[in-house]
Amino acid sequence: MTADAKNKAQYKAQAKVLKALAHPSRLLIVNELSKRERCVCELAEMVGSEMPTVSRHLALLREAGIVADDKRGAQVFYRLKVPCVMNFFQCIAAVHKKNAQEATLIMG
Amino acid sequence: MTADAKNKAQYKAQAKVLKALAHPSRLLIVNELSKRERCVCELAEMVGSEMPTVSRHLALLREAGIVADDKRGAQVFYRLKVPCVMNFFQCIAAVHKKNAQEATLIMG
DNA sequence: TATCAAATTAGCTAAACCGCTAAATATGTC
DNA sequence: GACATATTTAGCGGTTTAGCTAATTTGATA
Repeated sequence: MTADAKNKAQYKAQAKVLKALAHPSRLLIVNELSKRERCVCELAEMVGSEMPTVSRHLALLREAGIVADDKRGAQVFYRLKVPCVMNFFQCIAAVHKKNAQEATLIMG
Repeated sequence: MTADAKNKAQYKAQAKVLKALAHPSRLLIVNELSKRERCVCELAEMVGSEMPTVSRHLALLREAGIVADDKRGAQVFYRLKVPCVMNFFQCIAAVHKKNAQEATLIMG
């Protein structure tokens, strides 16, 4: 494989992870799972969407390798597998801070 | 505004930033811009897509507040506004490392 | 076994995304 | 002014995403 193709594949893989995170409901889920594990029904309640919808969000996060699931009885508990994604929030906050600063500068 | 609505808006804003990053071509662009500023035509060459396509990718990144543009003559130069996004890659690599480890464990 | 609850899967529609080509806009040069 | 280059905007087709409801699967319980 050429270095170019290798990089392209790498970017694609990275994009998949970011894409999995790039949804308001999934961010809420990840944030909750950073505190403690939760079953699907609890997360559905928190998100405020139907369970099938949340189940699909979780499947996406699982496929991306961000969360792991653990079936116990009739319930499936999800947990955050890669806590470092929580660091993203700080950087993203910086993005908005910078934008707000500029807006202030422009407005006077 | 309720705390709930506030959080919801926050998640939406964060999702927008992540979504802007969640594309192979845009990751390549961000990576290049982390080294130095580049005009659209240079980036189009690197990405290997048509200029209009790359221009739209850049517009998306600009709207998300990740890059800034600077018109000089007939050319428009883009630069990375928030270098901390580069830290994401390390974490994403950890995601894949963890997945690979598990695959190895399962395979024996 | 019959039934209930939790979760996933399937199937549908509406909306968003991505790449292209063509057209419009803006700048520099002859 | 005419023309070439750099960039953006518009518009089109194909693909993906997101939510819902309905149906299916799985485990617990009467």
